Amino acid sequence: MEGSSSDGRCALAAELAQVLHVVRQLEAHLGGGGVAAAGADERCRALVSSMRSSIDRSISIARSCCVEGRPMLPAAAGAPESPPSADGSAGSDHGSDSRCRTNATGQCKKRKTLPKWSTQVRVSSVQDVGPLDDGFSWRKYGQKDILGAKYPRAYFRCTHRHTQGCHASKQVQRVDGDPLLFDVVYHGNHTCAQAGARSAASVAEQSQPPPQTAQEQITVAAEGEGGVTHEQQPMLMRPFSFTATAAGTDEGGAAGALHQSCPSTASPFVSPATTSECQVYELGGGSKAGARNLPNIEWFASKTTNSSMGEDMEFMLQPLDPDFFDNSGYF
DNA sequence: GCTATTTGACCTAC
DNA sequence: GTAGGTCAAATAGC
Repeated sequence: MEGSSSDGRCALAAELAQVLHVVRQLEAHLGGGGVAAAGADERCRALVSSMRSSIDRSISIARSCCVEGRPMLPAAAGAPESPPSADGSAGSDHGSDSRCRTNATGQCKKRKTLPKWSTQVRVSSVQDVGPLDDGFSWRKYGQKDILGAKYPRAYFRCTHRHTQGCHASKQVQRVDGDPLLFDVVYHGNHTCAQAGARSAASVAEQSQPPPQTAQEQITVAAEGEGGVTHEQQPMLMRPFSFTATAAGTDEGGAAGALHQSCPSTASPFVSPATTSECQVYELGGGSKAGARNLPNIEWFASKTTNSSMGEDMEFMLQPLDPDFFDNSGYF
């Protein structure tokens, strides 16, 4: 968490803040609405150039925060589709493990140790827990009651698991205290055709790991002004399907407690199909993000602890304006 | 008939 | 031994 990566984080945050500053200047020039002043075009070009430089530096900094040299910002690095290979190689999540036992069909039944990252998704009403689509095709293969959890956990795998060998999977579980909030844990990268198609359109896909490192999680905790947790940062996630087994409609009253404020629907974080919804992504130390009095958004990533990779690493950007990400194309 | 979902059973990790 | 994750047969929907 703390330690050597903090300097990189600070530098990255500063760099991105600079980008934000430049973007705002650019917006001021472009959005003035008045007659374009002579030379404004050149100034804009200069600003764009500055932005590019800052972004490049940010990418470099982000890369320096990698685990085992893997970039934290896949988009900036071209969004490689290849998942981590340490213990979660694409399409062969268990193949090399000598301890792996296989079932009758030759599939290893060892519990997955694929890279994973989780998010939280908020829906605007309990009715919205209908087909939730994050852009990938998922097939539900199981549901399990979890000890101590009020709601069951649903298990999904990529529809193209068999046809294209895509081993991406995800778990969806309604948050106990908030029936409108779902924890979504992704395992493995998509290696199917969908991955390529979607990565080109948006690299902020939640079903592709923001970090390309194994055992990493990313958190996006959006906060409102005044430090009060105030979900307002929508992420790219359409409503996903989740069996309302334990999510009775009697939970609907919680909808009234929703205090979200979705920003522009033009944001890449908002699916066109769900502009009425607002999703909150946080995980792992999301509460830490909430403890900080940040104006807009905070990214937080840490390695999960489900592997032998013991040391934690966090990656944080703050403060950042969501609009920056809207336009940057990096997230 | 094909595909997706449900659900109990089985298996593995802890 | 227990809890979590996956399998696969049964079932439902198109």
